[in-house]
Amino acid sequence: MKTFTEKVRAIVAKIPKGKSMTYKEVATKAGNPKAARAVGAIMRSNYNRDIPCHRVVKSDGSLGSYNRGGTLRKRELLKAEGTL
DNA sequence: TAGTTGACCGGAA
DNA sequence: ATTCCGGCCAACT
Repeated sequence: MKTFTEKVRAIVAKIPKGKSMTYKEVATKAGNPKAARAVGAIMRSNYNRDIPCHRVVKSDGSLGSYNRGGTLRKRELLKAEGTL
């Protein structure tokens, strides 16, 4: 049983190409359905190349936010991968 | 140890 | 449909 952060990182890293998960989904699979906020905070502090955080979106259907460009950058990344 | 912050969610006005 | 408010969790100071 690892920490919440490790679980979240592993789950996000397991997101297949062309697919997207919501922060809530990741939080739920990580063990805390209500930790969607924490997931975002973790991504913000732990965004690596092994962790496609841009594939993680909000439950409302919006993309959410992202580093270096925010939502706009995220949208471009998703479109470039085929997740869109 | 306690307080503040934030890439969120859901319900209400 | 949009805007406001409260709540939950982990990380940072």
